[in-house]
This record gives sequence, structure tokens and C-alpha cells, in this order.
Amino acid sequence: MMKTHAVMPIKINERELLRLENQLCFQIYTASRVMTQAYKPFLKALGLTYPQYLLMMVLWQKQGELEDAGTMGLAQSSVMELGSRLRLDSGTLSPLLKRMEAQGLLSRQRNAEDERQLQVVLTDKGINLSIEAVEVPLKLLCELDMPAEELWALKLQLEQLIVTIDD
Amino acid sequence: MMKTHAVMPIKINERELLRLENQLCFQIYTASRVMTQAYKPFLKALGLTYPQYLLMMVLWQKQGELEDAGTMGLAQSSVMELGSRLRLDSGTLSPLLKRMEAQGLLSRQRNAEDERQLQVVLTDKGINLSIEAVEVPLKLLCELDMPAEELWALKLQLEQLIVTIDD
DNA sequence: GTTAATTAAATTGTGCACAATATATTTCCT
DNA sequence: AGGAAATATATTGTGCACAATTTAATTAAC
Repeated sequence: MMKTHAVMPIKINERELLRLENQLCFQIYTASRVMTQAYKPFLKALGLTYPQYLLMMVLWQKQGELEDAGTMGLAQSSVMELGSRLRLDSGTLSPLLKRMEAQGLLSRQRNAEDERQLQVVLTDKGINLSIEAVEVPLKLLCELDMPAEELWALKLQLEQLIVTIDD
Repeated sequence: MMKTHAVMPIKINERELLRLENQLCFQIYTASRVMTQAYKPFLKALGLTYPQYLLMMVLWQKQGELEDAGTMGLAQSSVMELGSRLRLDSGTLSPLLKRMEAQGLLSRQRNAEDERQLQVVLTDKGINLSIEAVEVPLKLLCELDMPAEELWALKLQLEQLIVTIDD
């Protein structure tokens, strides 16, 4: 009898190692996509994509902290700064920021002291979008319907995993 | 004094709700991206991207199960079937499968009984790639350097979260 | 002080995800 | 049988991610 094709060349226990459902990475990957889907309807109402929502959170937080410090101006963020918060590079952020500027959520100006740097600043529209945004995490918490402490514990474990991975 | 721009219109506790670091979703999103990065060097050696690796795992598993059942042929998978395993639609899978066929990892043929369906089948090259692939999860486990039971517990929690989200 | 090295952002190109639509085949209905 | 509904995949278009390169501005070195 002639051999027409290859046969699985690894042992059963090795195959178990390659089982999709056994992979932590697959569950994380799936959780991330499912979570993004869960946010989608709420974010759509705000006219934001999920990465745009994350970026807005960074900008709102920075603006709030500036005001807490007693300064009355607008918080300025460079691309580097936003990138280090979100772990994204300029290749992702540059077009993202352009789209958000086009939506009127923020403005992009060059830093006068260092023309290489961009100064990202929230517009009034961007600042005021926070009013509706506060509902988003609350709505999602309802959706999840799990004990808050359990979710928090999961968050802490993931933080630890992240730290462990990138040394 | 004239008002030149808006001020953060939400209370401090509401701002805390919108803090990036407080979001479980952000930690999942980050963990997913960091994890993919951790796999990248190992997968690059196999000529696979991360989603391609996941797809190969589905095909290897199916091939193995067919052989376990005593059948000597090649396992055939439709796009629907692959999609339900990976939670991906034809919009993602169609081009993915084309690229993998171009790499010689699998073949795409129409099902004779139902011409609408595609039959995805591993090539010899695709089957034999499993030999090197078994090293990947082991190498990553070293990289993580966390108790295996802790990782498993995390996987189980994520599975539960996923189920909870999509009802 | 001019050139070299560094830094910040933008650009280019590839590969997912995913919504929306299109195409082709099969099944259902009568 | 013939047309409508359902099904499976492919296509189109948008928006990330990310590697690699480019451009422009600043700093360092001589």
C-alpha cells in the first residue's frame, strides 16, 4: 500500500500541548476581542472606537490632574507620552490622532520649544464627552454581572502577567 | 476673567471610574498584545503569524482526532467550522487561508457534495510543521516563569469571563 | 561652529478584525 | 419544476497594530 500523505508526527501528549483550548494565550486573545465587542454599542453612541476610548481616558485623566494641581490651562500630551501609557507607537497613534482631530475631539499642534514634538490637547467637545463616558464602565459592569472583587482580582493577575512577560 | 475653554465636567470619583489603569478591559487588551509579542520570535522561526498559529492548532488537533478514530485520510475543515473554533468570520478567514495556502501549509478545495463549502486540508508541510510547533508552548512557559497552576487558574477565569460576556 | 548622532513623529507596507455587502449554491415551499 | 429563502464563502472598506523606513528637529562631539 502506498503512502499518499503525511501522518501526524507528534505524540498524543504533545498534541495535548498544542490544543487550542489549553492555551492561556488563546483565552486572553478571545477575551480581548469579546470584551471589545461588549463595549462597541456603548462606544458607538459616543462616536468612539475602542482604542479611541482608551486614548480619551488618558487625556481626561491628564486634564483632571492638571486642574487638581490648580492650573487652569489645557493639558498637553506628546505622542511619546500617550504611547508609553497605551503601549502604542507613532505608527498606530499618528493616524489615530488624525482621525480624532477630524472628529473635533482634540487638537494637534507642534510644541514651540521643540518642534519635533506634537502637543495633543482636548477640545471642549473632547472634554465634555467625559460626561457621557462615565456611564460606559458602569453599563459594562452590569453586562458582566460578576462580583466586582473577582473582576478586580482578575485585573491584578493580568497586570502581574504583563509585568512578568516583558521582564 | 473670560472663560477660554471647558473644564473637566465630572467629579473626582467619576474620573476614577475612567482611569485607564482601573479598567479590566485595558489589562486584557494589553495582555493580549504583550502575549502576542512574546510568541512572535518563536513563531517567526516557523514562518507563522499568531492567528495563523492558532489556525494550525485547530487543524493539527482535527487531524490527530481523525487518526485516533482509525481513519487514514486527511481531515477536512470548512470555513464555518474553523470560524466557530476561533470565533472568526469569513471576512478574516478567507484571506488568512489564502495566505496560508500560498505558503504551502494547507490546500483549499470545494466540497463536491456542497460546492458552497470549502474544504481546508493540511499539506504534508503543514502536518510536519507540528514537530517544531510543540516547542513553542514549552518555550513560552519558560518565558512566563510563573507557577503552571496559576496560569491555568487564570485561563479558567478568562473562560468564565468570556462565557459571561456573550451570555 | 559645523558635522554627526540622537530623538520625535510621520509614513509605508503587511496582516489581521469586523461590518456590510455580494455571489453562488442549496434547500424549502407549493 | 420553478421561484423564494437560507446558507457558505468571498469581497469591499475601515481601523487598528506593528515593523521598517523616512523626515525633520535637537543635541552632542569635535
